[in-house]
Amino acid sequence: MKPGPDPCCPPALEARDLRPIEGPEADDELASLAKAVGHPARVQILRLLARRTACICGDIVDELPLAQSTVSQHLKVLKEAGLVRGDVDGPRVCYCLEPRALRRLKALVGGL
Amino acid sequence: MKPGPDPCCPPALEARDLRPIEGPEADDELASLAKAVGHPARVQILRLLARRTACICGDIVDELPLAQSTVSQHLKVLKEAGLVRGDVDGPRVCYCLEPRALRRLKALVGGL
DNA sequence: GGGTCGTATCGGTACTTGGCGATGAAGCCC
DNA sequence: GGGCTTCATCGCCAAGTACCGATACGACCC
Repeated sequence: MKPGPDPCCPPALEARDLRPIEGPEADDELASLAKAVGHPARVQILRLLARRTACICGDIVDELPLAQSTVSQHLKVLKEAGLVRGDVDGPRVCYCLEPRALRRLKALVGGL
Repeated sequence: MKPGPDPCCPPALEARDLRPIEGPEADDELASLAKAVGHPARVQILRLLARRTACICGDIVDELPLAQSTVSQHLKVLKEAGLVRGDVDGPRVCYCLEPRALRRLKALVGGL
């Protein structure tokens, strides 16, 4: 039972900072995060989500010169990497950044 | 004419900081840098080069569980992304990090 | 010159990625 | 219910990536 109209993006849940910034696991983690960022369209999506402070739904499609199915694929990649979360809000889906993952990425890159 | 035995890694040459951290070009730049980092073996190589403060040659091959040709391929990717430089030192090649590119990557990721 | 060592490149194979249109599934509204 | 919207998923294809062994190149040493 939802109490109000509160659209999406509840406070983040897990604590995944605190993990080591070096070592084999960190290497793999950095590689998979970087891989997710390693496409211009996905960078654009991340920037878009960051600009509209909170989350927006798939009018991301309108902003990119790509078919809806392609954008959906990119969102899936970002979601699987943990960089983005998609909350179902009625018929539409509300995507937003996962700040922890972003912080983690920055920490890992900073550790290079 | 080289004056001395000075192995490699002369002072970095170009100034490629100062470029914008947002916008279409920055997006592409971030994407291509991230793509280069987006593989565990390449992360390991970067870490290796960072650890041995300066440059080392292809005993990187000894450190990785990969064939020599594969490592050479990864080095090529990193070199093309500008993250690494390879200076020929007699019969061997001396790789080292390109600190500017690394700084650039950190700045771009930080701008997310 | 002829080895030999260290790298790069080539060729091949298996897999992944990026793109699209078409189709499905889930939720709304009338 | 029927129809609409919104998004995910399913082929499908072309292109790219990862890996390897084999081969070629270049620089040294004898």
